[in-house]
Amino acid sequence: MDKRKKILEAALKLFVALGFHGTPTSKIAQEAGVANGTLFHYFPTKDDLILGLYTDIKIRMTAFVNENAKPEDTFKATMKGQYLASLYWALDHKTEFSFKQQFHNSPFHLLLNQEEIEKQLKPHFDMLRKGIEDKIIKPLPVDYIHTLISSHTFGLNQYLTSNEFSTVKQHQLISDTFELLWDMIKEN
Amino acid sequence: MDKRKKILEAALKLFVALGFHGTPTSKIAQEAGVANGTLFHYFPTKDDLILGLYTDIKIRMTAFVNENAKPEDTFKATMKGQYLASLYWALDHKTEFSFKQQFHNSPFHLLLNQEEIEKQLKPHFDMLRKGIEDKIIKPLPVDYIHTLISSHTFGLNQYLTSNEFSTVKQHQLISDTFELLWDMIKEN
Amino acid sequence: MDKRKKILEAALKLFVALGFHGTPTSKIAQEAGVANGTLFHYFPTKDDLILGLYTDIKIRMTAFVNENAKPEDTFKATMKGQYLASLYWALDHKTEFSFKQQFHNSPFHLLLNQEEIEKQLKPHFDMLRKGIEDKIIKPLPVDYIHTLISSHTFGLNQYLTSNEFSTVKQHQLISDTFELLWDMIKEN
Amino acid sequence: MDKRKKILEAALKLFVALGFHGTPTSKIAQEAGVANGTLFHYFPTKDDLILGLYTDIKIRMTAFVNENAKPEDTFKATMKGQYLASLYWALDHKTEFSFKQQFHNSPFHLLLNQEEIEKQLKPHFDMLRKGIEDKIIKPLPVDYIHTLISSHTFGLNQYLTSNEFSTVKQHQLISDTFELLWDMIKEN
DNA sequence: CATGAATGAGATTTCATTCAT
DNA sequence: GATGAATGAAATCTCATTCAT
Repeated sequence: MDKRKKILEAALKLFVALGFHGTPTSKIAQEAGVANGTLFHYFPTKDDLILGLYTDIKIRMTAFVNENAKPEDTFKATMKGQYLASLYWALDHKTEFSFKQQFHNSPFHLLLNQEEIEKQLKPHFDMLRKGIEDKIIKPLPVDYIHTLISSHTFGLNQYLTSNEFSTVKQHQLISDTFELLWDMIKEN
Repeated sequence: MDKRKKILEAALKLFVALGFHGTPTSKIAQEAGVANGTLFHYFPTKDDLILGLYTDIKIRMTAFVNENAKPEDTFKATMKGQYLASLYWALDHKTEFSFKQQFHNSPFHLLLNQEEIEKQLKPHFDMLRKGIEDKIIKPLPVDYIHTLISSHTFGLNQYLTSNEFSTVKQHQLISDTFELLWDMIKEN
Repeated sequence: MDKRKKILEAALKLFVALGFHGTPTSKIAQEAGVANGTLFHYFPTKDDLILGLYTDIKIRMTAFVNENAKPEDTFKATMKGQYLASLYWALDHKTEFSFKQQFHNSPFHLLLNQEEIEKQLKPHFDMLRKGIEDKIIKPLPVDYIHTLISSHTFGLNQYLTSNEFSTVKQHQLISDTFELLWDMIKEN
Repeated sequence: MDKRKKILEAALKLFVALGFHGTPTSKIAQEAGVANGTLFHYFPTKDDLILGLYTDIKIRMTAFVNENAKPEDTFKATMKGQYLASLYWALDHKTEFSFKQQFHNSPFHLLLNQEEIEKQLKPHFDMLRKGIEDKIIKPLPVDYIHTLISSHTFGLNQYLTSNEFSTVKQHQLISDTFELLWDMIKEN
């Protein structure tokens, strides 16, 4: 019914499987079950489609994390909540996660509005700064900490994806790994 | 003189700047200063070129690490030696590192021989297993540890690259970050 | 108007003049007055074009023969009717005939569906079988007779084409040659 | 050893399998086990190679027929001798025969020297003319008779090739078919 | 909104031929 | 004679995009 949605779904699937340049718009239209020209009605350009898909995914992920990671009593608990929410989302949306990864490692990420990115990261950075001020975590540059957390998250996700664990085992690993991460950044 | 080498150099430069699909073979040939057909004399296919470049880089990196990271007295020192060698290589070969990253995040990595990969990882895995047996690091699955180290390394490298630190500061950060990593995996 | 038709016409003309491999698709598109890509819109592959052209010609020829060669009172008359229809068609469609010849003498004929061919030949073979049963023609294998008739037809056509006879003379020769053929296969 | 010969053999095999334009000179060189450039040492041009191969085959075939078809007492016997020799050669040299066919049905045949062809056909035409003068065969144009015989021969050969008969059966069929041909052209 | 035929610039690859060794 | 790296024109095919219906 909703052709725009169908196009986004088809694009996601194919981009992840074949890469951005490896996926012709015609194939996306076909997979989506719409005419070639219809795609260009919704997304005037292939770049617009890629960017639109990224935005769409980003919005949905942020909504999920915001909904599931409420502020907790302690700094550690709050941070863990966010960590868990991110990873659970990633586990439930492997294709979307893969797409994000691919997007960031491509020249397309340059098309993103830099200000916009910083605005989105601000709450997270603020939280880290607070942790440092309160001497809970080590006094390292917040973007440095953020990078370490991100790649840590990415690594774990990759590990979970390339093995076939039970849900219980997965959640166990996620929880354990957070402790590893915490060991790394907590003030001794 | 060595046209094959010139082609590889041109390909590396352009692939990193424009992406695999964003770089036409004709441009590579031009940049390398050889005729269009010459490229296909050495690499029958664009895929072959991409794969050949990856292999070439991998070999040179491994050689560098092997040469610079000799076994040390303690487990930690040996591991740090490898860690430093990897990061120093990455810092000195940013384009190559970037290419590797792009390669792994693309559908092309599927073209790699799985056995070959495992064979290359074996010494590293063996070392980790030894550390676990000797109760020096935590008894976690070695592929898990390896994934965490890799993404950690990647994260640090990204951080170093996106900031413009002095060499001294860079080496300081690398050394400090190793300690963070060590905190994470060492047996308490 | 009908671009597909224009492409087929151009392809026929050029293939006969220059051979399959001697004719670039670009030249066909140009001769047809369509864009390069349009050709590939209708025929995804050059092979598809060659095959499509063959099929197109085959259909039109069969239609002509079926329309012009009605069953007659005697076996000989019926057979002559078909013989004449085939040859008249060939004389009126020299380029098409030439193309068919070229096609059969090329590796492309292997792309034809064998079953399809047999299905098309069946009525003809049935007729020959009937003639044998009724002791009108010699009791030879029908595919053998068919091959002889075909090459005979081909030979005559070649002779008519390489000389410049008047229409009257041509029809005379065709008629006479049928008698030669008939002498060859009729039961004595 | 004899590289020229090896090239001709490889060319024959590949041209028949893939067509003239479908066979790259590099593939011929490879199949012949010589370097790419060597081919062009012996045949300055691909066309020269094709023509050279044709000439080579033609010479060998003519030699065979001349050796095996001696003049006999009667016209019919002489003619039959030639007919048999031609067909036996074709059966023993299917690839060569196929090549000749392909050559004649290609634009390359235009490269042949017309005079040369006529000179080669003259003895045959003379024989036919003699047969007509002596009222042994029908008073038809000799090139017409020749065309009919040629395509008849071609048809039979095709039939023999597409079926798998025993040698005895093959020779039987060849002999029988000559009688059919003779019925066709003999003066009643 | 939706379609899909049409476009043409451009991408990858092929290949006959040359020539320094 | 023999080699095979090198060439570059040309061939097939792709694909984002447009537009009349």
